Amino acid sequence: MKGRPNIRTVAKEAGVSVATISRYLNGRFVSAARGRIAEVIAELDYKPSTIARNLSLGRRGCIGVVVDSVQDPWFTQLLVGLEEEVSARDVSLMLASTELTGKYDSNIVVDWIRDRRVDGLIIAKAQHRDRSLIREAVEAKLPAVLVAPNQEFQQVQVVRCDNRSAGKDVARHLCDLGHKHVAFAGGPSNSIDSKQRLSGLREGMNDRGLLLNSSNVFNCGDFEVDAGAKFGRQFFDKSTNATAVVFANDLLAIGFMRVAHKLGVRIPEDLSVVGFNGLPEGERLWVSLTTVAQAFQQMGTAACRRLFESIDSPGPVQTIEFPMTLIVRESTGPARRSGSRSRTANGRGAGARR
Amino acid sequence: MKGRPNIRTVAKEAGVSVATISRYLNGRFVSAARGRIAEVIAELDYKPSTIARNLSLGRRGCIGVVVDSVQDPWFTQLLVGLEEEVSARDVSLMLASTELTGKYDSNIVVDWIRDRRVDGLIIAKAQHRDRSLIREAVEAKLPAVLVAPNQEFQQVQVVRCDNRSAGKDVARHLCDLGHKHVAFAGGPSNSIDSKQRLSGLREGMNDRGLLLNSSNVFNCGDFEVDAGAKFGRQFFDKSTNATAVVFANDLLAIGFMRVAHKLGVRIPEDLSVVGFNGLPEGERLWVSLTTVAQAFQQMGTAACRRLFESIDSPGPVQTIEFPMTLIVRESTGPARRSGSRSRTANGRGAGARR
DNA sequence: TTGTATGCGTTATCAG
DNA sequence: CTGATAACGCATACAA
Repeated sequence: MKGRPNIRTVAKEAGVSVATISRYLNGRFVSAARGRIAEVIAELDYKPSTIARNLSLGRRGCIGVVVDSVQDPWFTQLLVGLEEEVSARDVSLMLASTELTGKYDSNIVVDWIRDRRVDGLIIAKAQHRDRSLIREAVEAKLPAVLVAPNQEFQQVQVVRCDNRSAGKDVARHLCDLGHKHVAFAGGPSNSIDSKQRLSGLREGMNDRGLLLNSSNVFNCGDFEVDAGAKFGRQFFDKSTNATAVVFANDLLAIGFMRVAHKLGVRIPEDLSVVGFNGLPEGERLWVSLTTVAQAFQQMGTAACRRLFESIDSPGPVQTIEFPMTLIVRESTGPARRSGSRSRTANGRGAGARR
Repeated sequence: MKGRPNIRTVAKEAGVSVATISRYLNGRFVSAARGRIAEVIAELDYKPSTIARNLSLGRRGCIGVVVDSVQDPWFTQLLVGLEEEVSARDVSLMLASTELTGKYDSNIVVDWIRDRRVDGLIIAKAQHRDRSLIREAVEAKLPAVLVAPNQEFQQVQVVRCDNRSAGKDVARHLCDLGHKHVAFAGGPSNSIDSKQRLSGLREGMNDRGLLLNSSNVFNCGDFEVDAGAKFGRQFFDKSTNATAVVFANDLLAIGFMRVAHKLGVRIPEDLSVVGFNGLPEGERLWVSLTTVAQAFQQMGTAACRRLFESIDSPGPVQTIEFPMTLIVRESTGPARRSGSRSRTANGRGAGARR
């Protein structure tokens, strides 16, 4: 009994050919010694070598996961779903951050595609700059699935969430609290997520006979904390009738709330704030953030499954959409009476030090 | 020109044997046609098949990464370092959370080891419950490196950071701000990180002729936000002379700060707070958190390198220690005058709603 | 130093 | 339905 048993050992022991064992393992029909084969496999504790299998099939047994930054908390959430699905199939992962060095660089991924170092690609939050990357994959006929892309892309599988309905949910929640004037602060101006969330919000308010005035619609430029803070400084500089601000994502909201806190604006007493995505971090804020959660884990597993399907048998592209879930926390409350925003309650203005 | 070139094509084209090409590729000396070989390889754009190489070598081309939870922000940071080192070597990753389901379960990893589904293991923040897992790896002679283990482990490579020096740095910082009475709140009572950080802190204060009274040393039980909050409620319930609290990690500090905020305790005016780890989230808090950062990326790359070394040639176990970096932000300030802690400044006690 | 031949563990092809 | 055998692409013991 030296070393691990291989397919040959099993064949010999079961009195059939290796081809039969192989067929048995791959689910194709084997009339005769079915039971006997199963027995032998169990007896020998035989585990097929995925690496040999992949060599034979011309596969890598490995899929590439592309994201702006591995540090993005959004991505971490997605990873949970990927992990589960991928390890169940004995497939491994290659990670690539396109912004590892500080500026965008997709060369690593392009190399993966050209050298076929991965069997497929999962691209998280693809945006405009990823176009060439995606084109490359399509041309190389390398299966790819986009998770929550920020743009419309053709010819690729997509897994995303239902932003419009989520926007409507937020509208309903705010209206129920008596808010009549709501502002929206988006991310990059061409972000699909941003647009859809806004459009859902608008629609939801319309349903209540309210209007989301376009003078109350802003763009922060990107999705980062700093942009939210910058927007906050501008926002509080001019007067507004808005009693609630909805942000296109949680990080923007967090940046904004920091500024509000410095300026002594109380949340939610003076102003309600809503984010999008459902990052765990939002729950840990001094005033926990009302947000709309994505079904991260489900999206992760769905993306994987879809990718594996495409690898096994190239099918038609399709888009899978998941519902989002409103999570009401502390940052939303009843609308203040119009025109009474206090800015002195807590105005110690600590100010950033460094 | 059909398909990709393989080692045979290259050999033929260069007029040598495949063995020579193989040797050339693996850095062994090849006197004769060195130049010619390089030429041909470039010409044909030949890339060796790592999968075939691994099959031949009996390797999987894949290392396992084990962590409590992929969602742990600490882990995300580490991942940056791993990503880089691993993709450079065309090695892929398998992720496993031991707490994916809510309760501890290391079976997936044990299966990896038994079936040799990975060439090596990187175990992040190993603790007592991971003992059997590690034993299993050692017995199977599967190379493993522990990153920032929370316990002492024998016979395994370790990459950690210099907690004691970091503790001393914190002490120096607080003493410079005039703090004479400092409290320490640890994580699990048997956590090495906790112990070492405390001991460094203590030592640093001794250097200034100050004492860290043991009545000011607490354990929160674990490293999570909730434990920090729970500790906070107890802490503010009884009187103390401490003007600063040092937490064994950032999450504890965050939980604590939320409670402080609810109770109207001003940070840093009434109380200074220090965390450990340097999570990005700490910078985004309403009062950004003074903390001591780990060299995540360096630890990640070091762990990988060490692991690959062990895979290539089993050497003696060794421990690599990285310095930590104090990051002074808003949560630390000059010590308040003794006995004057205010608890009403901001006491609107919003309270959690849901 | 270099070449030859064999092994690594599967899957696919093509007869039977 | 089944069995023998050639790929898959590389590494290495052995012989030259």
